Amino acid sequence: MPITNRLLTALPDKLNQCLLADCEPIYLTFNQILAEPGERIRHVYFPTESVISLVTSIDSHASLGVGMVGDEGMLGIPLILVVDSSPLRAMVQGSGQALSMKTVAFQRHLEENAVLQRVLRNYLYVLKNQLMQAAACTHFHRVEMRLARWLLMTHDRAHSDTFHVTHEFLATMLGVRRVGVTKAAYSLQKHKLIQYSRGDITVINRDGLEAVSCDCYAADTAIYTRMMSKH
Amino acid sequence: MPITNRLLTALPDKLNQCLLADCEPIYLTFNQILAEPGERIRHVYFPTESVISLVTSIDSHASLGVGMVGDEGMLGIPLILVVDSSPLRAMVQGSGQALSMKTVAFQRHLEENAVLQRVLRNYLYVLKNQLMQAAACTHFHRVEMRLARWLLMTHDRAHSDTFHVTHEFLATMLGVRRVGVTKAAYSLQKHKLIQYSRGDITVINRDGLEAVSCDCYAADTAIYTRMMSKH
DNA sequence: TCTTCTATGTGCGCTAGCGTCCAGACAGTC
DNA sequence: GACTGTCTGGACGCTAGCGCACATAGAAGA
Repeated sequence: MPITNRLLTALPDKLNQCLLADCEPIYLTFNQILAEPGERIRHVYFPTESVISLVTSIDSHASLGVGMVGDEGMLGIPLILVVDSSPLRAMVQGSGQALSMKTVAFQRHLEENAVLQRVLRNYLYVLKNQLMQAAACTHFHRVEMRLARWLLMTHDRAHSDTFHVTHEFLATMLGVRRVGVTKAAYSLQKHKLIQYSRGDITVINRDGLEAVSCDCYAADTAIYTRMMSKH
Repeated sequence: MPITNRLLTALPDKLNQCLLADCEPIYLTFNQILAEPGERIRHVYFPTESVISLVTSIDSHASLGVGMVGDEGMLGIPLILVVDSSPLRAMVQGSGQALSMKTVAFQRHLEENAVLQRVLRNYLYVLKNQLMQAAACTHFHRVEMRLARWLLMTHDRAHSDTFHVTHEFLATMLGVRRVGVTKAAYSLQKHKLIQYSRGDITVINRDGLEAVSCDCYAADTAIYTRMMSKH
């Protein structure tokens, strides 16, 4: 399987190549910060095998994961709205390859290309929906369901049944204590849905995970496919 | 004070009048539903003295307020992304006047007018930020703070210190039990910040409310002014 | 006046998640 | 082979908010 980003490959060949010409491959490493709230956006990223988490922080300490970007999306969406500052923190949650492009180049492509605009506007709509879903899900659903959902989202983007995430990291994503994650993860492991050790998590029974997770996972993916698949 | 919508009046005079020509005044009544998730958007609304709540629902019963639109904004933002279906429910929370425009007309104006595009893209960015803020706020902050914040947001848009909202309504907005709202409101009233009776709420001490509310209120308004005030 | 409806207030037991602290267990390093 | 740091697990009491059921009280209509 070639290293690709689905957002890019969904574009017409010519446009795709045109964009690739301005992209540089880059290896993103775990915990790397790609954006901070209020910071100027200097590059956009198209993950190919890496995974990026979108984190909002509040009250200086508490933080909450509100989105995830893998090979199905891109980082730097505010540029579509002609705003060049990042509203949230973006941190690398799964090491791996990505393509990066300078903001200026990206803006140029965006201006010149109606198809690109259309696709990315749809993607922004999807992200906005994810935000709403995240708001409600985080409020109403128990940690175990939310953890399952989060693992599924990661699994989708990881290109592997095993990926590296510690309970501590999951805790900041879910906005709960580390101990809370440990309990939930323990429960999932007991039911043979996952297996983990020192940060290496393996999805054993994906269907089981989907059953345990809240409908938010299905809702999110449904909106993505609906919005992104028409041509 | 003339009946206006700040989003419109912020536009150049000529453009403003051009838009007004396609607008019709309409009176929105409490509890009226202006949009349902998945429904096609047939009109956009520019509230002048009315207030609209954006509500996301989940698990068929639970629902959560994730945004509010008054004379500082508009309803129908997905159209900016060239998506014509509403992602959430919009219900009238404060009766009053608004201007409405048919979707087709709005789309035409949008295509023809770069200034309008720019302003509304900024507004969308603000809304997106509100969503993130709402997600974190709802998760981390206690009901009383959240209630205070919500009252402040309403107060800003109500053009009056008194407005009509029942505890029941507030409960669905905040995603908690009615009893939870009653308790929080009771506490606010005891501290002489508000006064209420059978759905009529009066803000007595606004500064006090701001002190009690979480920083999310300040954060939201800060982003709005920053994004919407340049020119 | 009597009834009915809507809005608010109260009580009670329950649970998820919190804050905190400590314990074991594995991995890498010197 | 000892040391140190990282990761996971378990225990404790605490509290916000839940679900449910019931009580009052103003409004509104017959």
